[in-house]
Amino acid sequence: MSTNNKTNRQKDMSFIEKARRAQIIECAIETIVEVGYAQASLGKIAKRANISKGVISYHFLNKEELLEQVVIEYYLACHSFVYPQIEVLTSPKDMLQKYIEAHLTFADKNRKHVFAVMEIVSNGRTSDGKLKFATDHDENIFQPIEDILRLGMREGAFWEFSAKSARVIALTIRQSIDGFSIELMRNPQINVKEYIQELVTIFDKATRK
Amino acid sequence: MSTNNKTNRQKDMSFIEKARRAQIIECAIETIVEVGYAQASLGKIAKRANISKGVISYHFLNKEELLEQVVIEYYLACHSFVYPQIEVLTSPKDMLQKYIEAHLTFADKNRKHVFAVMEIVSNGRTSDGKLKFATDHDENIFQPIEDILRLGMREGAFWEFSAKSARVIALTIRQSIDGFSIELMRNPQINVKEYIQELVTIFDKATRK
Amino acid sequence: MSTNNKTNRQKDMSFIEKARRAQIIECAIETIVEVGYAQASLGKIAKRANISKGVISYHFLNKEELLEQVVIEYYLACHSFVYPQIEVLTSPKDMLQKYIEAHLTFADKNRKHVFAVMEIVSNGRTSDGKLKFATDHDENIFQPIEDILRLGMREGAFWEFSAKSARVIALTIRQSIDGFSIELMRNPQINVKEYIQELVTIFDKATRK
Amino acid sequence: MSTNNKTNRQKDMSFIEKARRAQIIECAIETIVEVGYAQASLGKIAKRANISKGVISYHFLNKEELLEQVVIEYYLACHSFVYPQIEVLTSPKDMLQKYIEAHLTFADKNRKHVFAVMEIVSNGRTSDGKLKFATDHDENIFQPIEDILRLGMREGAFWEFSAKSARVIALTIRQSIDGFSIELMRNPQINVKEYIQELVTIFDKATRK
DNA sequence: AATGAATGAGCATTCATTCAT
DNA sequence: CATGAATGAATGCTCATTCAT
Repeated sequence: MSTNNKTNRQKDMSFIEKARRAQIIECAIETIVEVGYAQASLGKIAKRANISKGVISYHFLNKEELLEQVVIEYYLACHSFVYPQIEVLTSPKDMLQKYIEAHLTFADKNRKHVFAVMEIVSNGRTSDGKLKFATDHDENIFQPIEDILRLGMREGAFWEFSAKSARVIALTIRQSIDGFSIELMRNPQINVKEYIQELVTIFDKATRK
Repeated sequence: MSTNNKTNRQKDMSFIEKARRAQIIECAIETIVEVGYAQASLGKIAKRANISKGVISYHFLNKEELLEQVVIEYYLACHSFVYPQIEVLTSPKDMLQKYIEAHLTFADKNRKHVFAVMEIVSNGRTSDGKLKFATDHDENIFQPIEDILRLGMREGAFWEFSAKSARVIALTIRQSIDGFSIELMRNPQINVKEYIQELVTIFDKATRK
Repeated sequence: MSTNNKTNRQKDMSFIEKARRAQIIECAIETIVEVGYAQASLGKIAKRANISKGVISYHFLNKEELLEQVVIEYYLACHSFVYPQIEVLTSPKDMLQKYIEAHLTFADKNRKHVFAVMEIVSNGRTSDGKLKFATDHDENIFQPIEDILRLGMREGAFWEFSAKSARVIALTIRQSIDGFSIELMRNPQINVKEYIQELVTIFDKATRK
Repeated sequence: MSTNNKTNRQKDMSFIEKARRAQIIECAIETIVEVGYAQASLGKIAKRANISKGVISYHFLNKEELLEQVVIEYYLACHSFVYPQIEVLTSPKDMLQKYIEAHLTFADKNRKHVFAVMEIVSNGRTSDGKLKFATDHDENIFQPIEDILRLGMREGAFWEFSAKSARVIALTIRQSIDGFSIELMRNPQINVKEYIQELVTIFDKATRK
């Protein structure tokens, strides 16, 4: 199992190994934020970390693995932050509200990391040109919102939209969350609390009976 | 003034010149869609156009100008398509609905071009690392929606949201329009008409009294 | 047909293109002879040619193609030199003698090229580690000698060796020809005429009734 | 003297030291056979031995010494195997026959080692580009055959070839022995006994009165 | 108006070697 | 004894750009 694999692998890593990888990942994130995905070379990442390029190759199989690690770390951290807050809730309305609030809070607290992940996810392609993270995204990102929407519909908490409606609403919510991260980069002094409140209101109105 | 400059320049162009530029722009779009912004080199664009790399340099100052041209062409075409449809309307509600509908229709009819522009806008950076199209975007893209929202608020067509609310709503609408283009690439067989209807409904609910 | 392809390709090449390729191939040969296969980098080849590394990439798809071209050029030149001399003969004994003599003469006149080809053929591997030119060698190199041997056997010109004997004799002759090129590099002042005579004698004795 | 040096050095080695060196040498051989001289890096050798790269550097001065050791070990083992078999003979004819037979038998029983040595000997160069093992080869390899040939000539066992003939015959015999190893790699299911017989016959015919 | 040719910087990656622990 | 960590040079290759023709 891949999760298990991962755990074992990390267990097997020495403290120094983990620290170096963390440092490199951190510098990769900062480099991507600063110069953008296309210009973020291993050389620039190494320079930022004050290490030689070879060190990155020593700790990561290749550039791909490094960037994947940035993405994976985000998925895990984001999931760990968001889902405990949702699972304790019972009302779909509250769950949707918390979903938005938690994701925006996470994006706010991890601005660079989240922005870097979006750069990687939207630019990372396989050698045949296809977007690498497209399917993962689909399954792991949209599904949970749709689940909440469907639950709410069954319980009569939302207006009676169709399955297709649910999908579009889910997409729109996700886009507004990702869009928030972008807006945060362009406009760092945003009042986050207010933004959250606005977004919650918008989707409360959009879904309520 | 830049607009004037532009016009003069285009006037001065021969028919062949314009045709070549159009062909190159077309191929640039297709290349970006196919391999992504980071991998879209002048070499690949030239190969797709069956011309030598030098031709591109001959017709465009540099890569930057070519990509800018892709974006500018989009802005002009999109504006020409959307605004005549809005300007004939008087009700803010109708205007908002038409704004969404027209943009989605345009994105559907110009899938590749719109997707390419998004790639360029979200990746294009100046040599100091800053996003090149960030401010243009702000002024040309968000303002019109905010105008509609403000108008509707003054006329009592929408609930009484604040200026900040208006901004968030505008952002969310734009994000949902851009997100539609991305979704269209991932999932080309989407029922566009339905999608438009869903989105119109969402933002009608989100803004109505 | 590959030969035809080749011809067409070369026909399509401009004079300059052909000259550059020839120059690069020449420098590749000299570099390989001077520093050996493993140390013959594109950088060193470019430096010897007083051109930038990029020029090589411009004229050849990659290093592999360049080295293959060195080999192919040799095969064609060697074949053109050797076979006309053999085809006019009717006696298998004479043919074998001429085979040896012509190959050694060619190797003598094209010392560097032949040595370089041997370096490439004996070191060139595919990404899975297998020798790249092994099979070509088999078919194009050993077959002709075996043909002569078989013909001679049928005509009673040689002693009645078996098919397996023929193969070992063919191998041994080839090895002595390739070995001559290596010896020529180690010991450039060899008296080639004498060497040829000795080798002809050895294999005349080894095959005669 | 280097031999003495060597002996002292090996005497000083602990059991573990010797075992480690043997293991590393073994893995170096296998790596060279599998991927070729140019691609046989210390990293790959270490991976095959399940040790860290540093271990190799610890036990060997550098890559050069490791490869030299592979060659030296072969020289010693080959010599120990071949010469006792020859020294007991008195007839030059028998000695030549045994020389061929013993070398081919050794090459058969130590396929990988012998092939690796040939890769090293034909590729190993000093920093100034000259073949490292060229002279060693000359002295240790060709001399013994020439000795047998000269002896046989003095005794009237062979036809009366000149000194130069003797050298070419010696070269040809060595080339056929080395060539056998290469053929063995390309074609591992060769009938070795038969091959030996064929080669013995060839050079018996080539040298007899 | 177009092209082929060349450049030189930059890219990801591999490598032999060194060294502190 | 052995290792993990790091280095810095070198490798093959791609790229945007320039320029003579």
